[in-house]
Amino acid sequence: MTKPALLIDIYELLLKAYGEQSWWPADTPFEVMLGAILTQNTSWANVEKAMASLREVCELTPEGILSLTPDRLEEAIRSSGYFRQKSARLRSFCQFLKDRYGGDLSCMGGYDTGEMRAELLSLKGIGPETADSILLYALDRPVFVVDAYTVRLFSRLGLCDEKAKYHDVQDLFMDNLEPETGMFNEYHALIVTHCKQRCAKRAPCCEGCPVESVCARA
DNA sequence: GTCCAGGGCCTAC
DNA sequence: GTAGGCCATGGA
Repeated sequence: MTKPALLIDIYELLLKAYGEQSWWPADTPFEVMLGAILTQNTSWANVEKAMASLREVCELTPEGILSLTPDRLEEAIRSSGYFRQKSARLRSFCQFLKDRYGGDLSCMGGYDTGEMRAELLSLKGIGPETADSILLYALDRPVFVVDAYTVRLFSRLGLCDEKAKYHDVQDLFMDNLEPETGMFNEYHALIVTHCKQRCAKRAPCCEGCPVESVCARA
């Protein structure tokens, strides 16, 4: 079986098992971006609390975030953990949006994906996963998002090394799948859903797993 | 009490 | 270039 066919096979098995995930749970592209930073190494439940608390103290726009004092911002996002770092990251990110795009996200559609990715990566606190989450889930760019779950699952399936670098794993998908935003969106979400339910850190792939047939081939 | 969560930065070797 | 420490809250 070729890699493209195998990757599609896994996608379809996950889709059949878990159904459409329809990520990302947010009202606006900017809220997706906020969530992408707040969820760094943090459970989504804690992020939701922080978002709710943020919504109480300011408008969820770059200007709204920048209108808060650093202390107020830290307090609002405390539940998402690493609140001092994330407060600084959010402020510098919002300042970037304001300076570069005038705070108007609707004009970001005209910019080149690779160029925007490089800009995002140049910001402190925006690494490859956060940048790609923003590009895919907030800006609808066909960029595959890799996370710890992706490496966990695909290394167990024998498709990458468990110590593989971010871009090596990303290339596995980008080199073998058509660049379709909707499918990349679903695929990543399905991987997360699957791993949360069945792919615990300290457990091997188990019997009854939706991708068991692929495991057997690996 | 221990482990883990939808990472990324910095430092030391 | 890479392994290890650090950041921090909250639920299981």
